[in-house]
Amino acid sequence: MSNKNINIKDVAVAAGVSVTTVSHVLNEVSYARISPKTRDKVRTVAEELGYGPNRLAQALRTQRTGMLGLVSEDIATTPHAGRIILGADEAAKARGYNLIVINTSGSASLESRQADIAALLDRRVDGILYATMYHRNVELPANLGSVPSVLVDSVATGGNITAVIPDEEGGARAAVEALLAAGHRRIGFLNNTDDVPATRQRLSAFRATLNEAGLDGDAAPVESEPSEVQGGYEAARRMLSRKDRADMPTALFCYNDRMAMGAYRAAAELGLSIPDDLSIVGFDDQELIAANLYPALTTVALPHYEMGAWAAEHLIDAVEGKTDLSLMALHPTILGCPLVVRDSITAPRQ
Amino acid sequence: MSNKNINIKDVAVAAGVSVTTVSHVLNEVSYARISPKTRDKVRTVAEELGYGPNRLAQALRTQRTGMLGLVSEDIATTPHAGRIILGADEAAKARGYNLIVINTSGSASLESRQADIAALLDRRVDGILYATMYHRNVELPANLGSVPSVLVDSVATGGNITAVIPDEEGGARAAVEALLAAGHRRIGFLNNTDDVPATRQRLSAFRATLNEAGLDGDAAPVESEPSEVQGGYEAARRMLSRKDRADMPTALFCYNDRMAMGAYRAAAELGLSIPDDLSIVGFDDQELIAANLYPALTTVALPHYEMGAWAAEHLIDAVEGKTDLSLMALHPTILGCPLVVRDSITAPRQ
DNA sequence: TTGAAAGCGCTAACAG
DNA sequence: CTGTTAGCGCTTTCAA
Repeated sequence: MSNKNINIKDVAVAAGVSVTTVSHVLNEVSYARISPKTRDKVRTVAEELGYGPNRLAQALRTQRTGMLGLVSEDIATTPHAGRIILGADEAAKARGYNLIVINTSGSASLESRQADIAALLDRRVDGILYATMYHRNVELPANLGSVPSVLVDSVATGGNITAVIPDEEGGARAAVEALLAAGHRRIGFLNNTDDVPATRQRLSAFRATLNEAGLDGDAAPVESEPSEVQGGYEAARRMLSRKDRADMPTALFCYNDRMAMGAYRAAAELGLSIPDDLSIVGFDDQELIAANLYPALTTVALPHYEMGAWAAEHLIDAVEGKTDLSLMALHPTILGCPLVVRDSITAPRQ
Repeated sequence: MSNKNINIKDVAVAAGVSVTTVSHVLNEVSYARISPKTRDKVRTVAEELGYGPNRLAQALRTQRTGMLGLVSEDIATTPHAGRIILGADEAAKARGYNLIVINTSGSASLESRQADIAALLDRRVDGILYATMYHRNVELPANLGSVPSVLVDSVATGGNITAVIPDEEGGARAAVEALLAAGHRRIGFLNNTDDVPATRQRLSAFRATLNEAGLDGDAAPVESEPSEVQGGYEAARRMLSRKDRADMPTALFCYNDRMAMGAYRAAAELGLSIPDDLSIVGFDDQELIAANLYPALTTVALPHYEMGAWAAEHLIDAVEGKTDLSLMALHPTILGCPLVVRDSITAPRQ
């Protein structure tokens, strides 16, 4: 157990050596030539005393804190932020780093976000992770650039900072392909109305995937509403009511799980049973919804954990000079969105 | 904008004074007698150069890092952890502190949790917040005691550490009272099967509140299942099927929102309309569920944000010698669980 | 009203 | 193979 009150000098005295020797053996300095007995002695004594180096002093001396700053948007709203933090924390911990987490609001002023960064800089973090809660373009505080940084789940408007984002198109493609594979030919898309990359990319992947399957993707029905439960409900009502039964969609691809939840309600009201009368696939894999709807929702998972881990890993590489982030900054890194199969897709009725 | 590369000496030189003077004016040292012109000069120069003190060096010297460790269980599972972090972060930020966040698993070994604490201690955090994801008794790593600490959402098995927890009884009482106020007399409780304080306390408050209203609380129907959607569904099925209509409950108090979600499904299957045929009240206020069920769920909110803020606030007070935590350790501090009114309660049918 | 200098705990050049 | 020492950037005692 680490004991705050004892320092390297105490260890040196107790082991009957100099602090240099202690430092050398504990840090396993390559060029240090120290006898095995001395090594053992030092290690034993350090262990006995419960010595742990004062990371502050270490940092002051080496100009390396082993701390990463993580500024995260809207930490309290969804578990998404938690997944990013978890991924980053585990990757960081594995390499001896820790995270200073600061919350910011997606709608916070540039100055307040700048102040957050400044606080991190004053603490001499080795690098900064900047995480947003959904994939979009962000305007970054100028002081972010003064230390290695990587963006999680967004790309910078300037575009010259390393970023890791989800593969929206691949995810949408996987969702639609799952529907096609089940035999569906009339597939509708319940899209979001926000002007964010996901809206555009999921839509274009939706159409493209249908086209590639020999269907008319451009004619496929799309209804757009705000990406909440209520929006999903309304979009689904419109889509499922406007046509006569013959060309009504037999399957729905929903922009996210919340909209899918709304679609479930619309289907219930219209007497449509899921998945027998209507197959549904969502996006996001929000456990609370996806796993708990009845029937459980097949959906596409966003790689929040993976993005957090990727970002921490590469940030640390950069800090340690093992990677050049500016090279990676040219194009965002894209991480896959796997399909999570549950029970909301089946073959269409004949 | 804070500029890492310039230090107090640079400011001193640029202002034509000594570092002592700079330190004195920037820290507003009370006993320092410095002429207004010098003060202004120093401040202006510091501002111009974008000087911000190196917090590491400051910490090394003052033995105060201005950092709090937050070890949080299962950060990625629910937004609960996020709310605690947010509360703690905002309270901390307001007083110039920052948070080092470390994730731990509720099921992690004592040693691994001890290692997490040790990492925090090596970083010389001024205090530690230990947050669990639901209210229970935890066995704490022994090294936690070596620095001021407070427990969030749990009490220690030893029981001698300051803790802040939700008012389970008050929350349950508020829920049942809302049902009573709407005119219900036959109220059932869908309880959790886990042996945690919430299970016991919500149950006893349920019974007590009914008794105080002149009903027979001890005879009131209770069904217990694991506190997930499926459990809620099964408990509700049992409760709503076993009796003849005349003494079937007209209202259900659910252990949490997830169980309430299951109860919604059971009600739908049984042809019971909410709230007309059956009023429901939940617990937790998990936005994603509560606000999105149809009809929206009236529920009781857990004060995660408030507990996080309270904990940070009092921890900082202790660190700064403004409070004696050991006094507060005698009894946990209990924070209210307010009722969040939505649309799932109405008067019973005549 | 201001400044010199010690020292927080550590690492790393350099000396032996 | 091991030890001496300077110095990371800051606060604070003491002296002027």
